[in-house]
Amino acid sequence: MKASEHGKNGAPVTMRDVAKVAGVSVATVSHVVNDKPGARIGDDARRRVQEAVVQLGYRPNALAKTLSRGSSRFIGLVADAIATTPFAGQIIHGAQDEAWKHGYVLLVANTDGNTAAEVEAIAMMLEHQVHGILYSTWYHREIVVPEALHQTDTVLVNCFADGSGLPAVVPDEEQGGRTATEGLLAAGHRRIAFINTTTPSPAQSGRLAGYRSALEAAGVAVDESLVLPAAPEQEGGYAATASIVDSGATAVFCHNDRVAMGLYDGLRDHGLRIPDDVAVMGFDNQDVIAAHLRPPLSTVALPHYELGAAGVRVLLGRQAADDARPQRIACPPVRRQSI
Amino acid sequence: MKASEHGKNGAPVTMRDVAKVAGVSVATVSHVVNDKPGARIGDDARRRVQEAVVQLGYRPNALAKTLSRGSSRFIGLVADAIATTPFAGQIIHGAQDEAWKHGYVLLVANTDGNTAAEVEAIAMMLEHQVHGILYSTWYHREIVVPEALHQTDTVLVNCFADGSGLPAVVPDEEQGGRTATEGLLAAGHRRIAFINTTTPSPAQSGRLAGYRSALEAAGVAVDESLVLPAAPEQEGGYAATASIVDSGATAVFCHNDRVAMGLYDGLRDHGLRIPDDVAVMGFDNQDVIAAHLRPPLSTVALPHYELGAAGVRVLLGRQAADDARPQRIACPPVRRQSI
DNA sequence: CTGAAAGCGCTTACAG
DNA sequence: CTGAAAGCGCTTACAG
Repeated sequence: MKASEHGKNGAPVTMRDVAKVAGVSVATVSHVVNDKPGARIGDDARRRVQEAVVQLGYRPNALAKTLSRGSSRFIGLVADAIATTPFAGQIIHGAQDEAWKHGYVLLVANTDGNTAAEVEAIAMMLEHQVHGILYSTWYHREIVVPEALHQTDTVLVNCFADGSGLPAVVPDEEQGGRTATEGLLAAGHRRIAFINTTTPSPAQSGRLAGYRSALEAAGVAVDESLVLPAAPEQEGGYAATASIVDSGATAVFCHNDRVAMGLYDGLRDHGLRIPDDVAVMGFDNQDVIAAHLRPPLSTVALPHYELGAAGVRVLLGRQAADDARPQRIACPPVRRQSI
Repeated sequence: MKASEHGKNGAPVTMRDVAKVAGVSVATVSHVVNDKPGARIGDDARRRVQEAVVQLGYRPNALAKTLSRGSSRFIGLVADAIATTPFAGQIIHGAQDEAWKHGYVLLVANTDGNTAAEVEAIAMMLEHQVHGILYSTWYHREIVVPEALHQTDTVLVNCFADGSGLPAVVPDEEQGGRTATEGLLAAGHRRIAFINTTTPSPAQSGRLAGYRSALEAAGVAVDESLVLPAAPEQEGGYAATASIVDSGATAVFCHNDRVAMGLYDGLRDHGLRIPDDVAVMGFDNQDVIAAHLRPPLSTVALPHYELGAAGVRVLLGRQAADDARPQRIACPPVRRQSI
């Protein structure tokens, strides 16, 4: 192994090797390899270079290229938790696809929310001359910007810092809450409960605002007794069951899919069927859960892939960004059988 | 923003700037910055350099360093699916932590299992002079090695290719199956069913072998009618319920946590309680599910973090590896309340 | 103890 | 159309 890429001396083949074989200068090799628009190269020389390239298995050294050109092709992505959820993975995925599209490569660093690791990660990226940094969190929240981030271009992904002047890309919680509620409304429900999280967050306030605005737009009076607090997990949803049953709601919008999963369980204990007795709507579209509940759960998707992709777009200046307020990415509905 | 790192002219501060301010040569700066053991530098010069470094906010250019030193500090990680599951995220996490520990940095590429993307990803990494590549899959399986991988050192993570000569690190499915079964045995069960996946794979054969060996070691005769096939998802577990009930098993080892989740559902439909009527053991330790089922699920963890970490260890030669057979990483038991 | 110089693999004006 | 040369920011023998 480790063959073909290396000359007979064992050293990797360089532009100079190609030049020698093709009988031209390295400048000429550089021109044809990069297909420079300005430079006119004779057909003959061009062909000889191309042949030498394949013959030697030449592969340009991206690092040397960066050094001489002065601008790198790296984009750094620092995340607070890539292991905990599948969510961060999708942010990485979206960021990478978009980065590649523009000839950039992703340098990834996980910090576990640890400040020391964060400082080290950013320093590492700066030393590698990243074009800029995407700073992302696994759940939507406000953050305080690490000092070091001000030393390069950075965009916040799935988080924001008002007044920091840093562009941010976040999910549109309010539109998501509205979409979820509208799905229930469209199915004919009027008495719709909302199991909201007890944790203060953009998700908590945004989804609630969306829930309210959808009801109002439909001419349904908001009954505050229908919004119930619960821990944002299965346990919370399960515990909320009795209140839901008492409320007489015919449909429930759950703060997230995990809560919905707990509610499914509780509803079944009460002998209630989904969606016949009670319709259920989730949020997040966490595949392992939502797609496999019985019945499969209708929900609203958190646009993680898009967040990552949009993040690199604004970083590269391909997408306008208002530094004053976060850019909101839509949370699309995902229809399944729980309604 | 983007301040402090740049000289008055706007250009980033280089070693030369530091040398000028400290009144020494760049060679001297290089020596003190890297704390070279060989070089003896006068206390005075050393101090002046250190002061200039902080004063100017000098940060070494890692790319230039790589170029002149000839060896890079990059490790490439190409994964077939980092978005689909939280699993790949943990592989990345483990690989990154271990890489950092040795002064290396991770270059990540997702290929979606797409061959073209794979070829491109590998080329990209080679052009960036990676020290080596970790090639990983999101579920344990045998692969055919992409041709390009032979151009650098590579280790297979969560997959293997017999006869390829490439070192591989995989989960120990058999030990995992044995551990799961032993957990049930230890709780006093003798009639233990095993819902195995219908998909041929190392997991299918390995976990089954582990199940058998644990029973044999405990002196329990293996009853083939107790091993039931099912799709490796909630739906499969749910569908297997009737057979489980008919079998008279007092405990069930499920191929994975998702199957266990489906079985929970089915068991409840039959009015059976967990663990009082039937004990359930999962596999994977997929947190969103296992930790939040009612009751929480006892399971066996797939060691993704360790796979990633071990992968870089063998890549860096820090850990012995037998090129002929994959290195197996233990799947530890995770005790919860379903037994 | 410290510096001048060559070199890492490329790019880019500038000549011819 | 093509090449010689300087330069990107560092490291590393080699002198002194």
